[in-house]
Amino acid sequence: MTGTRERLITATNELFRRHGFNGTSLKQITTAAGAPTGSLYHFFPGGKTDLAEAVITSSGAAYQQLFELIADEAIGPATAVTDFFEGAAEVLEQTDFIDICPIGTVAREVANTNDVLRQATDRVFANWIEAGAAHFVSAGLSQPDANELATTLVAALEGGFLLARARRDAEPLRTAGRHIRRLVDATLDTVRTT
Amino acid sequence: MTGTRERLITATNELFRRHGFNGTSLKQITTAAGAPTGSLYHFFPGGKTDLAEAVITSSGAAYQQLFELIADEAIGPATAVTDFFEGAAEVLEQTDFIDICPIGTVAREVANTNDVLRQATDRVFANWIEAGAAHFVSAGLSQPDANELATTLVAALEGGFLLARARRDAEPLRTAGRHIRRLVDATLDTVRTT
DNA sequence: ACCCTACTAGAGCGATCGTTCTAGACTCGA
DNA sequence: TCGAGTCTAGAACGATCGCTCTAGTAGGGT
Repeated sequence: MTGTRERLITATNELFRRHGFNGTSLKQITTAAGAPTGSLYHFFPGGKTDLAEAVITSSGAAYQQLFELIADEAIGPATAVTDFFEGAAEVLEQTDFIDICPIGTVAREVANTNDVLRQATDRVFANWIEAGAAHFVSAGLSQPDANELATTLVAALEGGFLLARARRDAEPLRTAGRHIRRLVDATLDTVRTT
Repeated sequence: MTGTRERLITATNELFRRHGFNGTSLKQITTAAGAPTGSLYHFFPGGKTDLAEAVITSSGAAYQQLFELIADEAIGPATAVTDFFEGAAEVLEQTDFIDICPIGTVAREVANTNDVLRQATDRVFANWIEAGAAHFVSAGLSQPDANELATTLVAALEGGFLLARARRDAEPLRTAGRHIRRLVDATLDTVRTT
């Protein structure tokens, strides 16, 4: 039996994927985690916001780690992009199109109502972009170009999740991945010939 | 005084932009619209889902009309893309980063819990992609290429909204717009030289 | 004059929301 | 053995949720 704190975060993470922030109740969370309300408020005195912040931060770090793993195994940044989008598409199909990324859903729900969570989602996205940009820089891109490319990559990824889930078809995600790959290839070519 | 039905849809649209589907209550809606609960259930017998479906459909049609307007005024599909993203970025800045598109937010919230609304969001996205693809086809692209390009465009647009709102900075949206433009240009060049 | 339909108006339903609170169980150093 | 701190357990709170229901008003057709 893992710690109660971890169980609460894991359960909340999974519920957020299906129902989002406002669609998930603390009752659902405590039931799924097998933890009483008292424990929830013991580990997360700030209540639902506090717990959600922990979920966003830990989930963001986990995806970043996954991306680094895939990027390290790939031949170059271009194939890393394809691998990452392809992997996401497969997970989506295998899980009956349950949201892969709870952060994107929560981000749009709370951006205008809960500034603590808005900032938490912002930090996660900024970290992802920074991590992606670092790989592009080491492939020869300038820092500004790398940042912009990574920004569009994350945007296309999150937008791809949106379309794929609405359609219940992972194809939009693969399509976006292919286009981002073309964009990466084209930008790297520019550098090589200069 | 416009009709009650329209006022309900307008009020719900604006509330969805700020708080999403689950974050908006019927009490907020009836208060904002100045309409009693009885009227809401008169015009939308299916309740919240019924009303939300109308909001999604009408809002989706409105954005499509806006896109057609911009596309018609633009010189070609590439500038149309830039104009559209730039226009969205400006609106976002002027409205203190309130969500421009309630559909994207609702789509991720309900994709796994409310199939009626999931299908409504899917129809809207499909229409947008079809409309965008039509312009690319008349610029010379094949139908499959045009569909894929329009898919990535919508994905980058919705993902751009996500990043821009989280960061409270419209720059990610402009960046995504610039990259999509490059993608459109590159794809059109391929056609011209073949 | 009448009625019928369309719509307004909001009290009230049971259920559930996020949160607070008290009480008990377990661990471990003193 | 004791007390302090950590964590479990869940009853209970007021507020609010989506929705149902009854009653009343407005206006056009006959």
